[in-house]
Amino acid sequence: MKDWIWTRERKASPARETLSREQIVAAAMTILDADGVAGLSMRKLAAKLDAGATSLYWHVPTKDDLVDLLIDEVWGEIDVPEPELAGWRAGALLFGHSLRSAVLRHPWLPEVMYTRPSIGPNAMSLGARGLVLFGAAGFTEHEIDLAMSSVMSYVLGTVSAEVATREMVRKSGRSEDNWVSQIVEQAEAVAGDYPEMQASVRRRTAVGLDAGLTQNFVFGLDALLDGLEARVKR
Amino acid sequence: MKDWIWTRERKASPARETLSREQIVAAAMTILDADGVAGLSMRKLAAKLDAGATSLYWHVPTKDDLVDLLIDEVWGEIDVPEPELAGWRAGALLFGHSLRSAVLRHPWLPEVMYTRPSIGPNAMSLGARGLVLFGAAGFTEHEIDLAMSSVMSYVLGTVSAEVATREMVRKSGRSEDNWVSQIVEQAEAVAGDYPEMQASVRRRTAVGLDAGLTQNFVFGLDALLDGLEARVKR
DNA sequence: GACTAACTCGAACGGCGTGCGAGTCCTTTG
DNA sequence: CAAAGGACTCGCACGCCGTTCGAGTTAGTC
Repeated sequence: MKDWIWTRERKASPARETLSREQIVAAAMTILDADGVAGLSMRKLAAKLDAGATSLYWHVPTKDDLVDLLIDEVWGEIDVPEPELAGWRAGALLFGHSLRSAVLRHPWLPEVMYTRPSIGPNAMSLGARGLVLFGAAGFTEHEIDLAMSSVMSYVLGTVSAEVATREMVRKSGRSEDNWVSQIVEQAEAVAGDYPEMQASVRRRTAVGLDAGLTQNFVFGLDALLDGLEARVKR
Repeated sequence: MKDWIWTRERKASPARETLSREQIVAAAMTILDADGVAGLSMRKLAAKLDAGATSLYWHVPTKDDLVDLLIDEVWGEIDVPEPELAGWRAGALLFGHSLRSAVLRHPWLPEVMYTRPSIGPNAMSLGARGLVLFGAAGFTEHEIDLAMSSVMSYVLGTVSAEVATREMVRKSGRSEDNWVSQIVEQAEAVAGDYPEMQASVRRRTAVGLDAGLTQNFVFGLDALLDGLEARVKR
């Protein structure tokens, strides 16, 4: 059945619905969280929004810029306690855990985070609140910056490695236990010459994947905070 | 001038020259170091080797596998002192600096490092030597793993952020001083609402880019090692 | 009813990783 | 010496990508 121009009905709805940057960012976030950076393409994103691929370019200059927006979105999810509530040390601990869980929620972050500087509004706000928190510890002005960026770098470094491990498990499609036993086997094959490594892998996987990774994270964070605290007391 | 088949001279050289995996890896390394991940394509790599693009696939299964080889190549550049030479703490410090400078030499590493696990031969050897070093500190078996991976994560996290900063300067095409003053300005524009951040940026850039980044790195590493040392003495 | 600004989108460009199959060379075997 | 076969190269083509361009549609204003 052909539809002529004159039989075609008029658009009933008067108000035109329009794409918005927020909408695009939200849709991109769900794709990214589900499929990673490799799974995000402008065409796919547009399809999810029932739009033409090139329509996106009216709202966002470039894919890279879109990713910048998404990164800053993540920074907005992190909370930094005010030092009055529980003191500096407890606050820093909470901050670290909040940062970690945000990255675990958005495992694509490490892949893109290090290729560009973070100067979005949420990043700025995060930094400012961090300075307040670490300022309450009693560091000199100069040390405030150093201490805060040490903690951030430790957390991001650790959790980036953690994400790599978790993604490897996820992509293998196996259960955790299954994967663990397999990776032990594989590591032993590759590292047959390094018995220390074999033992290390086995030790690491003994407590279970999740617990092991958490323990790993906490251990180093505690040590770092100990070291920082010692500096402030001096 | 046409060249007939019968006037064409025979190949003088008897032994055929052939691509090799080592050759490919080496060429890819120079491209990567110079132009980053975005600058490496199979066609460009092949051109550099005067070969057809698809010839590479006889020697290397996939571009991702090639990158894996390159990552492991970097792990091979890092040295881990034996603890007998200077003790644990000094060894860990040297290890950290060696790791840092390797990443600075290959600034593309953070972009790809976190997307895959490192189980190549050099990674294994690095891990094994690390375990020896940290084993000499007096940790329990379990703590050896935790301590070593804390240090690695801290170093990689810090230097990844450092690389992002340095690349930003490099790509801006400006001199360091020029860039610094510009970024201060820009940060103040973006973060006008956050006077603490303005002050922080100015403080960080006061000592010069290179010195500031090094100081940042050393400060956190020292603190972390302090914290670890305290654990071992307990 | 004409004009304009806001917004959409199909076609096309150049580049990408890679599978395929034909082609070339060198060595081995008879 | 010829034939066979493995080692290696590579042009073509496919389907995907980010992005540009210019033409199109719509909603609101005079």
